[in-house]
Amino acid sequence: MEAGEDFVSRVLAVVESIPPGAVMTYGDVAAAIGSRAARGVGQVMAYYGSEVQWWRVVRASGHPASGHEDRALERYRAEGTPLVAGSSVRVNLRLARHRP
DNA sequence: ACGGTGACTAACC
DNA sequence: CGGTTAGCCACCG
Repeated sequence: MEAGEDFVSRVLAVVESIPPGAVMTYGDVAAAIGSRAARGVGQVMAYYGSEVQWWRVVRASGHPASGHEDRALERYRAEGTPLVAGSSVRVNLRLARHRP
């Protein structure tokens, strides 16, 4: 890990490394950069999310970012991300979870 | 340094 | 499955 890179840069780098059809939870992204700040990742995504593939970062429950479920669903259908059948949009983490 | 906030999580009821 | 509680940590004023 490069010292000197700030939290924001690391988070964005990890998110951009997630391949199509796969996802990572906020906690996973934090862990990938040697941190446990899931909420910190959320803060970064809320501000810089529009610059990256924000729909590939979901909650530990599989639900996409709050307030963006509708747009996330379009992306999942386009990428073929495995979802869980049900009334609400939920990614099947068992199949789609990306582990570097 | 300090306190409020949140695109979080796990544990419990 | 839904709601509550507590713990967590980076961001911002």
